[in-house]
Amino acid sequence: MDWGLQAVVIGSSTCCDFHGANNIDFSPNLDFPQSEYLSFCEMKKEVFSDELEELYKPFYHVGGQNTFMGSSISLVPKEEQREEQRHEQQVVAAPSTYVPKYKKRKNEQKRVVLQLTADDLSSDKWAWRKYGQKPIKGSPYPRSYYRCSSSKGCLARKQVEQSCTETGIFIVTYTGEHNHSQPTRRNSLAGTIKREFPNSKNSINSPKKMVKEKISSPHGSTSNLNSSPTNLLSVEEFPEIEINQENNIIIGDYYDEGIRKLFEGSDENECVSIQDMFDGDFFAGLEDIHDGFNSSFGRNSTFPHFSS
DNA sequence: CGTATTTGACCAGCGC
DNA sequence: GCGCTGGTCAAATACG
Repeated sequence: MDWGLQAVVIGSSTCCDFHGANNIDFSPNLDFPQSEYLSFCEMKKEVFSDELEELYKPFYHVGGQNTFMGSSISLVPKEEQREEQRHEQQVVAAPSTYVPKYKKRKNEQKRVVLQLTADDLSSDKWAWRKYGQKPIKGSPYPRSYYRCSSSKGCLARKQVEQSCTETGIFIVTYTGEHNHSQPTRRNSLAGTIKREFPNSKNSINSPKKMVKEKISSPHGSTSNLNSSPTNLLSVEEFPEIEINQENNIIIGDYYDEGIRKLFEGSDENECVSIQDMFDGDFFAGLEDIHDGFNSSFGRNSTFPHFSS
């Protein structure tokens, strides 16, 4: 209910563990209490068929483990579990001769599909570099292809296309994993920021002449830090930091790993407490980022928004 | 000069 | 094998 395209497509046969997207929490959009789900599962075991379970698969919560809302329910379909057991048995019995039953498709990898607004798009704090654009069959809008520009060997990819059914909505697909932490600053000021969809309809038939925006970003990329998730209170001096209504610190809206490490070093599973932040030098590290922001746009200014 | 986007060409997977 | 389609490459170009 109400998920729309915020569904998650699990392209691999194993659980989805898209690095960096692990912190995306879809639960606010899923009004389906865990206790009800547990009892539903119990009932389902007795009454429902495997076919119905297949129907429910798209609504399973995605995380680093096979969990639903923190529970430890296995969400791997029964047939896959049996297949995995057979696999394990075969590996144990004859580890050198085991051949996977099905050839894996080349692009059969973890994918996370999100339906975002232009504002949501601009809150993506990874640095992406556009490497292609293709018209897509059945859609009046082209699909843009981005790769992570922070690290040379990073396999993270992002596809962005405008929804043909809802104007102002973008369908974003993340594939691959970042092999590095989130960048805290961009490498270069060269080049200018461009809209992800300068004019989607025109871009298909546009002449070769490139028309670039006269808007520059302190990060020299299509991303910016103007994040304003709903239901969150901003820390005035540091817009990169949010505090939710339970007083939990949220750094950025999801891709927070890099900034977290500014303060605490290397433990990516540990959260930052408010006290730790004020006791430590966390804000000193962020000031570096914040100063660059202010020097470019003035202290009270905001980053430019993209518009569709 | 370094880094960005654009865009036609190329490649690979898939269905027939 | 062939054609369609989506994904990627790389040369050209833009910008600070």
